[in-house]
Amino acid sequence: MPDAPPSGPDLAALLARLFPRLMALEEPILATTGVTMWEYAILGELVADTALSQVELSRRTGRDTTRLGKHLTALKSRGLVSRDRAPDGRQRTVGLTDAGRAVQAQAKREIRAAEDALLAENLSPTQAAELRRLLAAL
Amino acid sequence: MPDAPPSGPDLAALLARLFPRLMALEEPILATTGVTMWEYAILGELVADTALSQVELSRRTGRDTTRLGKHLTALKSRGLVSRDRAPDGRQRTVGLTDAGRAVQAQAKREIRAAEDALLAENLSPTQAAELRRLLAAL
DNA sequence: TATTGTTATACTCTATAACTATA
DNA sequence: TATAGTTATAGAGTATAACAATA
Repeated sequence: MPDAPPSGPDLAALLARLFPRLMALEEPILATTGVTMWEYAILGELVADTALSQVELSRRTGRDTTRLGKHLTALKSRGLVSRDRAPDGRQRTVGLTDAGRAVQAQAKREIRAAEDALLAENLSPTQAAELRRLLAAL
Repeated sequence: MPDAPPSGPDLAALLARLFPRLMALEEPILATTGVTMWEYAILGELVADTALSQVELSRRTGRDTTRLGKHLTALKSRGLVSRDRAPDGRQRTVGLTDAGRAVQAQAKREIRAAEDALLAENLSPTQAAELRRLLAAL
């Protein structure tokens, strides 16, 4: 007979099941923090590099430039990001304020704790750390 | 100072990046095979258990019963699934035909190969297998 | 002419509720 | 009254293209 189909579900199927569970975990945390999932993703990108153009931010978050603007308007109105005209009069440079940094750090702490609790249901701490390492390597 | 934010991105952020890449890999394969992502997911669930009610199939795939019917109609018209009235006159029992089994197996082989190629870019074969194991354990 | 960013339109997807049929 | 399944409507999310502003 030809090649037998590989055993076990494919990676995409596994992630498709895991992802909604993670979302369900994070939603209440983000709701308490007062940011949406996209806003949290934006803050997360700004933590590493604190001065990005909107095009670059769009690329990194995977969020269309079309809708990124509205998120930034909302975040700025709450004092979580800064938004300045760049020397190049076309670009707008986005950065994180101290308040934004604090909000992101707090949300991340809680999210990581919730994730760890989920992982601990089926994995040892060593395995959980290994999983994070492997995924990060991709 | 209070707890420092954990290093490295959270799990959800990692998956949010990986998942679209996997989708991009699978799309052309599924297009060639002639099934959509949801149809492939349905076939995949039917491989293990070959006689499911639509409610049960809905639960396992995460697809709303509202839209599951249309997929099954499409799959049946192509001879990939069977759909019979159960002894309980309300339920409809869904199963995989030989053709459906063949299509699923073929698509899965190609998808797994594409996934392996992606993983091989950054992980050793051992690490790739370990990643699949850990995700499956969740 | 190319790049950055915004606005407006149409399209897809999804969730909700209302309905039929069987038990 | 409860369960299985379908249909129809409305709402949210998304992509596309057209636009204004700067270089």
